Amino acid sequence: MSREQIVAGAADMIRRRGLNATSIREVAKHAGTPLGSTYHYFPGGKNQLATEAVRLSAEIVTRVLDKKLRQGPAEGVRAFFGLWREVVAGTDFQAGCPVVAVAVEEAAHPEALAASAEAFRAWSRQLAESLEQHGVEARRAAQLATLVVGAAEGAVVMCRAQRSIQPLDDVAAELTALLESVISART
Amino acid sequence: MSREQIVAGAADMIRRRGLNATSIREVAKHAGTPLGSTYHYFPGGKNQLATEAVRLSAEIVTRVLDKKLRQGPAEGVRAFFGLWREVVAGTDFQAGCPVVAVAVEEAAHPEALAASAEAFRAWSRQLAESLEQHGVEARRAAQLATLVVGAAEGAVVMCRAQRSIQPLDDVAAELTALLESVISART
DNA sequence: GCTATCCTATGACGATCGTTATAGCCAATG
DNA sequence: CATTGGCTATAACGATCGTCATAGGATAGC
Repeated sequence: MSREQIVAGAADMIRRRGLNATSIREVAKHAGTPLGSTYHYFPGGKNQLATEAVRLSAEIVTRVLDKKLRQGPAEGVRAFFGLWREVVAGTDFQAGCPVVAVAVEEAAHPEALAASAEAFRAWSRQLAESLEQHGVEARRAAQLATLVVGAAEGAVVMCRAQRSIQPLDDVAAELTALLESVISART
Repeated sequence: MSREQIVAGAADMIRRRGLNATSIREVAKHAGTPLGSTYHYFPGGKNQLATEAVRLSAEIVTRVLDKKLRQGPAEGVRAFFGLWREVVAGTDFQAGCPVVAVAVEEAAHPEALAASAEAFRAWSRQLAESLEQHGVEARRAAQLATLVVGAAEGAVVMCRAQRSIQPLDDVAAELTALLESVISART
């Protein structure tokens, strides 16, 4: 019970302030659990906590993608951008993607970084498979999927810096149009 | 003389480990200057140092863009991706973009964040203007420019996490093809 | 040669960090 | 009712952080 709250709280703090600025003390306080409990639940320390936070965040996105992609790649991409739009706009541009936050602060937390890589790979693979199922050649599908994930993540960062939702909307508009043309050409 | 070395060193450390993990002590040591000098040159403290580091990095990219865009938007985009490819691959996936690193770690350094926003805006504007000059309608040009910047930055993050240059190459391939088709359609 | 100005050198300050240890509570099991 | 085991509570450790203050050295202009 407490455990999940700690992980969820850590993920929220990481996506706002970054991994290094997220202290275990504050995570514990934010979750209403004592500091000692954190090391009881996560004997691996900060590395383990960050890793689980990344994995949790990645899974939430994965599940939404899995569900929406059944209605086709266009719907999946729409939902993907919708998710990030909600995060960025819903926090007054103060939160972004924890996966990115961990990936940008190297070295000291190798397992967390590996979890980030896995998250990117999972999302890309989901999108690519859906595109393939709709007639896009495998190589092209992989490229497009990477483009969608990368562009969305980059746009989220731009939105936060500029305190505007426009980069995300611009990117979403361009990519939905591009995917539409690619898919309609193959059907 | 020393001053520029401090800023350049700070930018290098920020793009590798992030802003919070970049301590002024280590920046000074890395630049071979005493800690006291840092506060002599940058009385604004870490905020000022980070701000100047972001601005310096942004200007380097801006200059390359300005030069290459004279040969057309396609050449500019090629150079933009080439720059990031060099950074990521040339550091064994340990360095990324300092502008992103600062943008992802909020709040505590507001001027540095503003400098990040300005960097994104400058790059986007340069690309958009070039596209407009080649017949792309203003609104569309702005969208495409944002897509290029966002996708490149996102791909850099993915490359670091996955320790592979492929995301950047995939995104570059898709976007150069897209821009080619957009431009050739308008000429 | 004197002085004023720029930079260095050194050390300290309070705060916070990740992590560990130890002692105690409290509920469930027998 | 006793005991065990999961969780709490509390405090401490060494380290590092951003920042500031103060004293010393060098170098330039007069």
